Amino acid sequence: MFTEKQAHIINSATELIARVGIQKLTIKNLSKEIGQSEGAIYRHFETKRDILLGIIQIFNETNITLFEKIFSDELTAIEFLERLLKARFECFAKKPVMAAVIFSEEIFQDDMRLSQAVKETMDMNIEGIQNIISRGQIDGTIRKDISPKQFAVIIMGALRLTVKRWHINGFSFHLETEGIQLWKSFEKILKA
Amino acid sequence: MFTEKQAHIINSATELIARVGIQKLTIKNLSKEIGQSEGAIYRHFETKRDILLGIIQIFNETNITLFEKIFSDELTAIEFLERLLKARFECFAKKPVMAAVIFSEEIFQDDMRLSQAVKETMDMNIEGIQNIISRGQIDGTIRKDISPKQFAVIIMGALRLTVKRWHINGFSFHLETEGIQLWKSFEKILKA
Amino acid sequence: MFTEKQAHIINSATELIARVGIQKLTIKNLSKEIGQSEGAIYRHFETKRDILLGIIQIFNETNITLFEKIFSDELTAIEFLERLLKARFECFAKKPVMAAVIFSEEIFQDDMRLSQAVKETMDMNIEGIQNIISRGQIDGTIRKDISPKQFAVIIMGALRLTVKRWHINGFSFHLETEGIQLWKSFEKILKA
Amino acid sequence: MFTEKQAHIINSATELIARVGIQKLTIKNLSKEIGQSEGAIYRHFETKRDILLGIIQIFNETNITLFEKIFSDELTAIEFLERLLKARFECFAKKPVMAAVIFSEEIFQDDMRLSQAVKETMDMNIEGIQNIISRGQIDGTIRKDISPKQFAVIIMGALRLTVKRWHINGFSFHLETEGIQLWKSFEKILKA
DNA sequence: GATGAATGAGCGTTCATTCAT
DNA sequence: CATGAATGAACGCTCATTCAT
Repeated sequence: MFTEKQAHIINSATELIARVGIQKLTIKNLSKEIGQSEGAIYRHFETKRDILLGIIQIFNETNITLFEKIFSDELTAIEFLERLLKARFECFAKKPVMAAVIFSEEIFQDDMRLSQAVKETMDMNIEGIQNIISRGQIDGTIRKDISPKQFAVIIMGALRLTVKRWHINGFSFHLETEGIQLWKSFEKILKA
Repeated sequence: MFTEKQAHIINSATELIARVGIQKLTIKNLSKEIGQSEGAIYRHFETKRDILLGIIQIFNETNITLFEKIFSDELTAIEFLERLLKARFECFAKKPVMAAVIFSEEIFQDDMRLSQAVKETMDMNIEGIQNIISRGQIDGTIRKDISPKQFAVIIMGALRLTVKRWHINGFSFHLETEGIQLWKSFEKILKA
Repeated sequence: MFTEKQAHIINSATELIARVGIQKLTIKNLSKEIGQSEGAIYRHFETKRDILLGIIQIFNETNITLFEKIFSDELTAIEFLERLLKARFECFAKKPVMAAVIFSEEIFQDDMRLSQAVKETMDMNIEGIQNIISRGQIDGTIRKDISPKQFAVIIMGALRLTVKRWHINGFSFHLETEGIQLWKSFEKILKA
Repeated sequence: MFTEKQAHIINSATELIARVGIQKLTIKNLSKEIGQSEGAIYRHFETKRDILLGIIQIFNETNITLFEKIFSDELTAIEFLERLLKARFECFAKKPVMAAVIFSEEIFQDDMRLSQAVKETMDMNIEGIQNIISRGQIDGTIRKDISPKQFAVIIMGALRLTVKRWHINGFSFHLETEGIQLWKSFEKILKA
């Protein structure tokens, strides 16, 4: 999908966002980060927007990969959800970069293509959780009085808010511990 | 707190953010919006940052007012939470402007004072919900196996994500209906 | 010549220049300094330029007054020059403000009226010294092989440079001591 | 030290100062002068201050070069001083630009780095003259009853004031002639 | 492929001045 | 007399993008 160089640029951009905020992600700063001229970047991406699009896309792919790596038919829905949540928290804990990036999405709001991409990522995530919930409701491990969609929004919402608070608080608490506790709560909430 | 003119500028800025995104909230655009020269704005605010700070502050005050208006000792915790959530959704539904603003917060990340203000708003909101939950757990109307803090994060997270999705989807679904359904789910989840 | 209020404004402006440099002598800052509105200043001066002109003029008058106060027919030229130089140094030492002002003159270069005023001040000063020298040459106390004009330029130049160096060095040496030494040199140079 | 383009910009800035005064040395005017966009300037200098610093630096270097070019062990102190003074006057006469620039120094007072640079230039000049005087006093060609430092301040002061008056009077007298006369006076004053 | 120079539009801000009240 | 609001022009600077080399 992306050439090696493109991937490198996207990575550098991601790190730049994490370090100095998306406001300071300029072509000039980016070119400094990758140690090449500004013009050089335009060899690999037509516009700055395409780089941002790349960030979202790679973030997306990481998510999907994560999903697939964890997925297994032998797991109950609850077990799967547990793994998924923990993996997500672990992922953010390891790459705090991503916390910064995911919450920079609002910048994209004045660009249709970018905001569409963000929307799709979010929809995909919710849908993923939704499907697992459905499975759990069918096999009787998850309570049935609340719709999969509702559960999905609630879980995603809590996940996002926790990561956001972690980010806003300067990564000052231990995200994975918080994640485990959050999951314990959900376990109690979800079980049939 | 704010002079009439200052309030007017803050309002115009808010509407501008809602209409064209925070990226295009420039002094020039703002001055066009209020039909005056750019310099005129600087008679009322020292810097653009102070205008943004004003937006957050007014948003904050609106929230607090809402909270106080709803509050009543005669309500059970569950009833109070229901009113609070519905009022919040209603508030966003009436002023979609606010949905745009609240999710523009990330822009503020490279400014300590602004990001601090955003953090405080969020903390305050969570704490408010937390207290109600506590009360409900004490009087036995809310289950006790999940901590107030956890509940608060879960509820706030779902609220935020719902509003955000509404915003991202171009206000294409009926927010208040969605809010009512969300509340029904929480009612089931919360009750002892 | 000036109303009380005008004099007050000119004084405040002078102090402002001394404290923060002529670059920061703005109507806004000046109005803060005198504790009145910006508009109020324009009651007393038509333009900012007129205030600057006022500064030069008052500086001028101070100089003339100084000259007259010292002047006496009973003094020899040498004695008079000694007093004059010492008085000048003492004046600057007491009001370092003036050192800042006199060397801000260059700012005025793009304004004919202002630069003309500065020029006249300087000419007047030189002429004053020139006349004393003449007297000294006539009564035989001052050597005659160097013209009064030359002497005047040399004395004024040394005076100015000494004050300037004092200013540039942050008033870090004792101006009056330096002045006394300078005079001792001139005494030797001048004497017939 | 400076690229060709940087030197060109500095030169243009210098000429602009000479022509319209330092107050009107704006990036816009400068860009017009060099026939390029404002942004283009920022490829070569990070800030306007750096351009000003460049002007001082080049002025400095010119001075040093002049000094070295003139310097010769075979000259007596008096001869050397004569050449130095005449060369300085000649230099200003040829490039009246410089007269404008050197007396624009006061503008720099609110910028530490700039005012420091100006101070160093001045100190260097005075020290240079001081050393020559010392030499002359040792070999007995210059009178010993006045310290080298005093002589240096007196000579520099007269030089500066003469150039300044020339500048203030709109270059209306012949600087080099005036310089020669000034030197004749100093010759008489200095000789042992 | 990569570079360095250039551009035009835009940004936040400041300033001297004006004027209705 | 004084104020507070307003203005228009200017300022230093940044940015995404282009293009000859």
